[in-house]
Amino acid sequence: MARHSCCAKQKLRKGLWSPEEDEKLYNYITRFGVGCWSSVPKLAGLQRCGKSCRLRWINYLRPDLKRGMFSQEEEDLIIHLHKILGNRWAQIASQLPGRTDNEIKNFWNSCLKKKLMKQGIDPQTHQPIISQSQNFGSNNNNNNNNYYEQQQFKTPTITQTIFQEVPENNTTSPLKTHLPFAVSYQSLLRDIINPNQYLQTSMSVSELPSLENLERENCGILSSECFSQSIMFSAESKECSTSSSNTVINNNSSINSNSNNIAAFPWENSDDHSKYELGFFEQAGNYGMIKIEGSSSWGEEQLKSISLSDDLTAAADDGSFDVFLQHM
DNA sequence: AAATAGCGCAACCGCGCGATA
DNA sequence: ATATCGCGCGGTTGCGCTATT
Repeated sequence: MARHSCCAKQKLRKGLWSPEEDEKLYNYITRFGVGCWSSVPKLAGLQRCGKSCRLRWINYLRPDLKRGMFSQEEEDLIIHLHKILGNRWAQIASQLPGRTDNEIKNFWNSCLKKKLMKQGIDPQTHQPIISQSQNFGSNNNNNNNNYYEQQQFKTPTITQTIFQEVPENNTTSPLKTHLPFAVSYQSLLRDIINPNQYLQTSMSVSELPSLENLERENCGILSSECFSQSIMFSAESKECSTSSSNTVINNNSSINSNSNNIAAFPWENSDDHSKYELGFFEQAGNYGMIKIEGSSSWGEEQLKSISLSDDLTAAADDGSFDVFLQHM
């Protein structure tokens, strides 16, 4: 059943907002806060629908908006996040403080897409456009303007693991309850690494780091300077064959595209890979930690302590997944 | 100077989802 | 169990500015 437009039923204003309307909305929200948007227009004295008010506030009036040109760091981050998340603008925007999903979407469509295409990169797949890249020919080979060439040292690379095979009688697996996280990490790797390579990957446990807990208050969003930790992952797929090659993502070469170590995690429900949480890597003592920005899909208890070693130790026994944290 | 093409951006639209009656 | 409502999201549209002819 087609729904009527929220503005069509009543005689509500549409189009550009006047300064007076902005003022009314701004004054109302700053005074009473964001609550039920459908009641905002009436209470603020506006001839608009709630949806329109919400959009105007989020995209324009919010005081924490950054505005202005995107920095090179922001640009790199958007490209990297888009590679992982696709057109999930809201998720991408959540990692760029002061930027809105609409702003990023517009920036992508008007600038970044063209920039990548100019460099012979398909903006949807982030893979080189083979036929076109040949056409770009000598220009492309000789210049260093290609984002992926510039970022070469930062893009995910897969090398042979240094880890040993797990002894058959390994019984270390204290935390089965964290399995959902392990499943998430497994999915993370599948999405970030070349999927085919992932499925051929088997892994082993050589060492299980001691467990460390982080307090909830330490799990907030961190400044970019914090994320220079080197983290090594090693993954095993249940459905894989008996291949014994191991995989390491070395975060020195890195999952991320700039100084923020950011990774995407499919939601806890491992069947649904269409929704992601974004997490940060950080060093904690001798071990790396993953910190997840809190949101609805992560319970308070889960946020209190998300330790790679905990979660993945749990998965080790299950035979599905392991992560190793590199000592610095 | 006028016409028009191109571009960036703000805002709208329709859909899906979760909450609630 | 179903209908309705509100919200959030991604896609799309169209306005206004600037560059080009």
